[in-house]
Amino acid sequence: MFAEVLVNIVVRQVDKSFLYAVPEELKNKVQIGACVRVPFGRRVADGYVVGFKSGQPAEKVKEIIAILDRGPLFTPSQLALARWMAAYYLRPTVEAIQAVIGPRLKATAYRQSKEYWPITQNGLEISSSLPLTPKQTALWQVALTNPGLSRTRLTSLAGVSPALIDVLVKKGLLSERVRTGPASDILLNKAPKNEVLVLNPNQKAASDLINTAIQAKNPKVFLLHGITDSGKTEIYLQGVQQVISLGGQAIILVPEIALTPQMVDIFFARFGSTVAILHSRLSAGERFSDWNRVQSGEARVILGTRSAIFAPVKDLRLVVIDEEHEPSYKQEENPRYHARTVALRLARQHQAVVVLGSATPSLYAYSRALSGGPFRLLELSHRVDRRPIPEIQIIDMRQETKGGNRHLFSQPLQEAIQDRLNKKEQVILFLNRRGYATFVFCRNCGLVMKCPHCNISLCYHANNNLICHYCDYLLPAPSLCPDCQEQHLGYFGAGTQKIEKEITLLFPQAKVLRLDKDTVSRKNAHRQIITTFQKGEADILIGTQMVAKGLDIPGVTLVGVINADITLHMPDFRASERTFQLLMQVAGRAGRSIKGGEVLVQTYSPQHYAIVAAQKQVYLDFFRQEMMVRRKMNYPPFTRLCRLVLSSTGPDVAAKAAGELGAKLKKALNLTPFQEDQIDVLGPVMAPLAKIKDRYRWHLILKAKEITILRDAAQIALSWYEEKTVLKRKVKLVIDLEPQNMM
DNA sequence: AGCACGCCGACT
DNA sequence: GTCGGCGTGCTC
Repeated sequence: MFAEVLVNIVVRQVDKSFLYAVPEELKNKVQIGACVRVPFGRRVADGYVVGFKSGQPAEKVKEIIAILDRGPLFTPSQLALARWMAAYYLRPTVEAIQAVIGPRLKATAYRQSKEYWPITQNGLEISSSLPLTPKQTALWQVALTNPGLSRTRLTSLAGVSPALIDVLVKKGLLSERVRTGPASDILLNKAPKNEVLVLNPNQKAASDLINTAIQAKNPKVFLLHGITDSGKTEIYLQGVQQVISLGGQAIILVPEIALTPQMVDIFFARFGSTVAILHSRLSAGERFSDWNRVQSGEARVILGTRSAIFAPVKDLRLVVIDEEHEPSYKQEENPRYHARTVALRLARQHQAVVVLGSATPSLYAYSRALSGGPFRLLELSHRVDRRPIPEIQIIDMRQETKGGNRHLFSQPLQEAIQDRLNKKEQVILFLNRRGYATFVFCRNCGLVMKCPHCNISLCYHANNNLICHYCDYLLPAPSLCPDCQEQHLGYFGAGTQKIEKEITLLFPQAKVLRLDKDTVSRKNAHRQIITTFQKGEADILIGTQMVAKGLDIPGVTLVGVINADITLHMPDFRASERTFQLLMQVAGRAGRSIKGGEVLVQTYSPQHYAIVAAQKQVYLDFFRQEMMVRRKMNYPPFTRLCRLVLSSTGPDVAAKAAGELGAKLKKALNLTPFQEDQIDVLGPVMAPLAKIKDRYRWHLILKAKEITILRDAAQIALSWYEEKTVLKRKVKLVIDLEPQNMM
């Protein structure tokens, strides 16, 4: 008996399975997905068992030394997914396996305590049928709304004796489980009422199509396009309900667990102990316990972030990707996978249905959902409660400049803030503060300098040149605006905490909170800030993207966008798409109050279609115009991209390597039977973020109609790099297939 | 990735 | 004459 082993060394040279003899005493212990220790060359390596062979091997074979973890750490179906992912993203197989199995776990490392889960059937309470004493009922109610509590917490919260817990366990109402890590704070939320909502006809039609496909194991992909509050979640829930009744499992992906606590609460309330939460901030113990519950089939509903797509499901029937357009679904480390791409593949493997949900779908998804495309479009066109959508007002900052206001805040915004402060209503101020990419614009007419070939903003460099970060187009910085001939050219590098400072100066009486990467570094800080604001203990919340997502605060009647231009003029071909999505999302934050909400957007580009479409809140308007631009410039979804980033500590080393690689690619691609219109090589050029952590960065961008052509070209780059053994030590090459981030 | 083999320069 | 530079090649 021989085992095929993939050694746990992430390097292309050993990216193949090695054959080892299985010693007699290990024969009935080793299985696919086990982790073993093997002799490897002159040393010892760990690896994963991926298959077996019998008979006489042709060459020399060594013996497995020991089994480190019987596992299985992955199932054959997960192995197949890892293999596909490795090939797709041009990465070694073990790296893909590592991504699939997640951080390694040891159950024994954690203190064992007991936790209690209410036993429910399809999420419905069964307590009513049983006679319970008042104390027992109290305990049951607490357990039901706080699934997964420890013995001590449960007794103290319900005010009963611990013996009563055992009574309910005996009655079959509570399940006792050994916990292998600390309690999850997520579980301690007060769960909302479990109430299956009645769908309106619009929702019902969409839900029926989805549920029929789930039932029939028809592996369709649906794009559920619905504005904020149009009831997408209830459709997900009823799809999941359908999956559970069929005995299957469902994966629900959300962009970030911390930002969607309501979603977690709702799923717990509806599906109780069949829910497992998987995300990167779990402790090892929590992760271990949930992972086991998924693998055993006990957990039917897996709610999590990007990596939850790798949950060890047995019978997957549905994958939901909420906020499908969110960039956080792309992993920005190797393997640089996109959870949506992986989900589509995984679903095909399992004959499962995919539901992509968004109020502002990516152009990728929407273009594929148009007639003739592979996805099926489902539109939810109005809000469940029929409340009007908040009004968005665009403020032309050029007029403010002309009127002599050089403040960060326009006159109308200042007045609106003052008005809310007077009325004791709340305000959210939004600023996308990533102010590093300095673009040049005219304060007088709003013109932004763009590359004529790539249609992205030119970046200002210290040598007084404007440079395109896609193709290297260069233009000496003009002193007068080429359009209006005025001397009002300015550079954007927005001050970070400046907003907070200016607000406290302008409105000294207001209580101000700030929510951004710096203020949420501590665990739970995010939640604390939001809770404080929710309770009305502050008047103004200032924040970055974080305030745009999932916040549901009825006290808020005004949302101000300080500067829409920052995202709009990023040197990224998706800048318009991001801006539109962001504005729509931010606008949603103002729509939760019965008093009605108002959104003020400050911009120097009030005529830009992304701003205009966001103001009208009409997705199709934006989609049509952006598609025209993408078609003209040959950007996705009309083509696919691959980004090659070369970096080094020496300033010219990366530049030189990038030059060589560019020349190599251009030559190789002309020699092979590719047609010029099938693939295009842009660059090499300095990356927009030219230096990160002391490494100078250069990049090339490949553009092709077909992903296979793109991958072939990337393979050429990779082979070139692998051959350059000297250069390899100094220069890092990152291949980013279908990049989400072009900086 | 490691680790060894191997073939050319400056040291006890 | 050796010690050690790092180019090349292999790992069941």
